[in-house]
Amino acid sequence: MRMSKLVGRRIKEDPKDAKTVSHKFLIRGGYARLVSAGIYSLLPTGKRIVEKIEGIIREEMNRIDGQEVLMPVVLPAELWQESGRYETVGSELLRFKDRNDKPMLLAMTHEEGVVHLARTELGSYKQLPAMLYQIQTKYRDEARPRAGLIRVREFTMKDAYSFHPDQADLEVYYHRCHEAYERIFRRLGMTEVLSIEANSGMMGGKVSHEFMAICDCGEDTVITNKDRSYRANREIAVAAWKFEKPAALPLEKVSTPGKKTIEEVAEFLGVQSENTGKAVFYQDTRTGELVFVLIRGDFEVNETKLGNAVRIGELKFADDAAILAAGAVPGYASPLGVDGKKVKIVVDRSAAESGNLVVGANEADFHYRNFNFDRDLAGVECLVTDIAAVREGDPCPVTGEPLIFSRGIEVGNIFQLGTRYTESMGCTYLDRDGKSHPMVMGCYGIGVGRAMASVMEQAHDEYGPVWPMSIAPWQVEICAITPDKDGVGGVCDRLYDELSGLGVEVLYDDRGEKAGSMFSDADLLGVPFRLVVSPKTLAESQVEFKRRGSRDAERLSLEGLAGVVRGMVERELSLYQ
RNA sequence: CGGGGCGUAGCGCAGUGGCUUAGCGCGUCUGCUUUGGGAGCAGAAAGUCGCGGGUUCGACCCCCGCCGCCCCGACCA
Repeated sequence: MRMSKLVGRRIKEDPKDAKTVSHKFLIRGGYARLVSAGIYSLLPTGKRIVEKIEGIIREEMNRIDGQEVLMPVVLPAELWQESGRYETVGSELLRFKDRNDKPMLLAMTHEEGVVHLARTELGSYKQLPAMLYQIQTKYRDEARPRAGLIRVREFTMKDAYSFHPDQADLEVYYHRCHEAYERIFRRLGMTEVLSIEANSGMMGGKVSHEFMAICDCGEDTVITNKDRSYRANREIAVAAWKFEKPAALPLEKVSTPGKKTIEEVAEFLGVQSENTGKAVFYQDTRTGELVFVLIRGDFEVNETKLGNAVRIGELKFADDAAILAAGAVPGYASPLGVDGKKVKIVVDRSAAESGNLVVGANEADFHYRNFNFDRDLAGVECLVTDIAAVREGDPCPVTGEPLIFSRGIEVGNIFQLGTRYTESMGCTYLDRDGKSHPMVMGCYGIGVGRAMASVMEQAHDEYGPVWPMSIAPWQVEICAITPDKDGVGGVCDRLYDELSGLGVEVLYDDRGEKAGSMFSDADLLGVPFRLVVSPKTLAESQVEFKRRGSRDAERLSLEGLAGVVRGMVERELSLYQ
């Protein structure tokens, strides 16, 4: 490619709307342009990278016996009505009607679409397992797109779906796919991607993993220990808390006028927050059922863990009216005197395994000192479990070291779906004995554009991205300094032709710009190898060779240069095989 | 969906109720000079001042409504 003809201008100044590194460089380098919030066009340079990413994904999907398909972006609503999701998914699903008033939608994921295929094309145990995948456009009407290509409304996704005769078969395949994902992210040149166990949900048996690219602009919190032998997302993270139970002192009612929050009460009574118990009320969003939670004052409730513990899909804070109706006083609520038969009581281990806590008295302006779970709640029906949110520095459940919080971008997700879709949509096969069973499904996604942005986040310097050879838009850039002097242009033209002829992807800056100008553009384009040809080096029959991201340059002889450079490109590429 | 910010040339910004024919820098185009980290000089093209309404003799500027974009939060198959 001759730079003089490359579409996608480089921009000297940071665009005002871009805050994250990848967003800035995507715009400044001419990789992508915003069309509407969260909707981008890819320019040639960006498109080349995306194609390489897709190529690597394709190779790895094929390696685990995937078969590529292409499903439509527009699906009839009836397909989603079959699975029930037409009703349950919110406004991020873009619904519309065609000319005949038939309800349609833009698919945000393709479980329904692929089951539509699988239930007609697959019918025998002999055909299983089978994996279908596609690399295709998804639309999700996100409430808040952000950070360039990190979170968008329209995007390209590799989504894969596997079909199995039973759970055991799925688990074997799931593991292969996990390995394939690790290979993919390594080959894309990501420096740090962690697979973390994600919320397994209330259905039990469901397993899923998120692949998190660690970087500061990540939207998610990844919780690990130092050597990363423990990895979890915030929703399911646990810690090896140790609690001490002192000798129980007698329960004592104390006046705490106007003191409602843990901080106020603790300060007023001269104790630490870990010597208090906090009462929190939740409600099942659907049924309105109340859940009373007691947790030690220095902890916060992890709503996902709580939801899993009580098998409620969606919880919200209970309003004061509901709390009063249950016989508790907001601000002074107490586990003492609450009827475990009327209200579900959940006690976090932190409160159950500590002692002599200050808790509410269920009476305005009064608290109790010296609450002890074993003694004071004896005989009350309640669930003792771990529903506490992990805090940075809490002891790791594996090693006991302090837990570390990092930020991560979710670049991939794999999920054991089970029969959620195959049962509702009638996707069955016949076994050896002619008996019909729903297929067991897994699904596996990677956001392609998000992956590109994530590589940028992880591999850049102050001047631009430093693309790994595996996905670089071009492998080599030639900068012709004063192309009309001393035969520079001719040498560059020849070199460009020779390298291209050898199959090397070359970007040739033939514009005759000032050197500084060319170098700045080159940095923004992040091509891994740079050849600088100038009268100075040509006088010694040499050119300058520089790796993007390295300070040092070396000289290479013009003699046989194209072959030498091709060899270097191939060596570099082999690092990503 | 809540909170905040911003909409003036391709990009980044300035601007005042009327001497503004709306400017500045970058970029673009022409010419000359230049060529190792975003050069210099001279000239040029380029704007429905987000949209609609109102106030006014007069609105890019003041008022009302709408739209769009960004950031924080909620949400996120």
